[in-house]
Amino acid sequence: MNGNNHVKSEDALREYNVNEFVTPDGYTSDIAIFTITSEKKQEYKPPIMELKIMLIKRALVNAEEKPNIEGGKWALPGGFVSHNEAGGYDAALRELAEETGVKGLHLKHFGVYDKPGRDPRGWIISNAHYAIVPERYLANRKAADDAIEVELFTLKEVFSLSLSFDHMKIIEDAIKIIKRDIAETTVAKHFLPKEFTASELRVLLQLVINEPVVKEDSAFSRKIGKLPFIEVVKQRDGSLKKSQRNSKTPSQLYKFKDINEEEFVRSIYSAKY
Amino acid sequence: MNGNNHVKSEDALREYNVNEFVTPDGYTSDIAIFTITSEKKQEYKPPIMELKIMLIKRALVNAEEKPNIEGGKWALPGGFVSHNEAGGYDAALRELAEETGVKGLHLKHFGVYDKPGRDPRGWIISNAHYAIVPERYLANRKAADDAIEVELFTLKEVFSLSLSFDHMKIIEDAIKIIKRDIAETTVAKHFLPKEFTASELRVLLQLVINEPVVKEDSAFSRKIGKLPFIEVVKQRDGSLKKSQRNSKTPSQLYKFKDINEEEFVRSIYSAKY
DNA sequence: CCAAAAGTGTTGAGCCTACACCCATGA
DNA sequence: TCATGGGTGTAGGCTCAACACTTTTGG
Repeated sequence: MNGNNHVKSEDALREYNVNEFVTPDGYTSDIAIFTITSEKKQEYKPPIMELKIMLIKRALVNAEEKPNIEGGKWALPGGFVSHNEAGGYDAALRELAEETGVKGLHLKHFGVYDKPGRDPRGWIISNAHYAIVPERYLANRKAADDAIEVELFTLKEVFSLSLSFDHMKIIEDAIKIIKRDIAETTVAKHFLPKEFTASELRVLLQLVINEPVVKEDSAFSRKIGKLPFIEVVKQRDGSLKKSQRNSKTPSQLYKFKDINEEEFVRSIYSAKY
Repeated sequence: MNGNNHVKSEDALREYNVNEFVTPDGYTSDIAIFTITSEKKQEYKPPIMELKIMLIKRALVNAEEKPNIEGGKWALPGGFVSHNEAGGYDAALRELAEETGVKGLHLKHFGVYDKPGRDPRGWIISNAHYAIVPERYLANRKAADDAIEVELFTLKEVFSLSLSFDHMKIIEDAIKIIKRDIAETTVAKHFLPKEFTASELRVLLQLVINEPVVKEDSAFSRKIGKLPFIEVVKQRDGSLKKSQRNSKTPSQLYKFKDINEEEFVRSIYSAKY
């Protein structure tokens, strides 16, 4: 399976022979890029939002004019981890920056796909990530070398496509995880502008989480200001900052507090039911 | 970096050459095995519990009598994913069964460690998992081929050891994750017998989560029965099943309901604060 | 002044905390 | 009967759901 002989010599251990164990044939990072398209139907109306995922169409031939693996199918953006990168997350960051032209976007690793046979080229291991990218950054997207087309699909649309490799399974998992994360963590903030109105957050949550987890009532606007991870935005002079972008009535702007998500533990045993 | 030529031929794509990209030198699965030692000081007293992690001491020489990499240091149990396994999780399951002699234990993947340089032998990728193993299964533990010693360490002790590779970092991450999981999911059940008393669960939670997340009061025994994922244990005839193992007064036994953890979403937006 | 979104007032229900107290049992 | 862990009774407080209602504003 392997003819590799690359050994870093270290003190007495230089006898080690890498031949002794099996090695993968490749190591890649794939990214499920989510965005929410936000369409303003009219002035003074909350926007119509839709959750979409960005896919690329794999080229029919590669750079050397040879037939490309899984060419012509839609796939998650991604690629091989190159040797000068500090691992799969780094590679995913680079891919994400290449696809969107923007750095510093939200990216999270959520799984490893390593079943032999998932890629016809050999035993290729994929690190799966999801990214949240505000719609405006996808405007200036550009196709990478081996991609010929880029497109946003609704979740419904994506399930009717024929995807490359095991990307359908990866996307299914990504959707589950992003839904859970939006409900249970504050990642929703990456879909929203820094300062947002109660209705914007409410529409987003109802879009992603169907359940009656979010009260549709006016109760939400009353509760949002009391949530421990959200605060009202004030102006310099201390007065409340409001916006009229969704209604004639000025509505309060909120923002997510700068908290350490890691330390924000909500025990199921002390929760109130 | 690579001399590999293993290509699965597939329809028109047989021209593909694996040489074109960089491959890892190895793919391993490591497991942080947690257990809670439960010492009964006296009859009719709740046990004294302590959270521990199982480590192995790497042999000084390997099977071929050559000096072993990182020999003599404590390390997480684990090993290379072999070619007939369906990926890293499978390999971890095998390792866990080998270390404990028991199958079907709780095992969860929580991260990938793939920074070049983390292993002196080359670019070796590790899938990190944590396992929860009831203490009794660690009694009949046996050292694997390349291990000479097995020992349980308290979390305090482990931080004063010199560990192999980046295992200290992996363990730190594992501890964070298992603490969060115990607070936010029902994995605590894997530390407990199927039927447990309120005090057993309370001691466990207080052991792992220091915060005042769990009220020390008698309030806990009142609340536990109302938690949506726990139910009281009844006897055949419908009467409540009680135990006297921790006190002279018979105390109620509880068990975790069989729920789908995945679908048990607790939105931070609808939570009560 | 109308329409529409934002937000307030109010009431009753349910859960939580705290504290005091009772219960069951082996020694 | 005592010591001890387990469990109950109750009052006050807080949050929440629900419903009706008011406010703000551009057109």
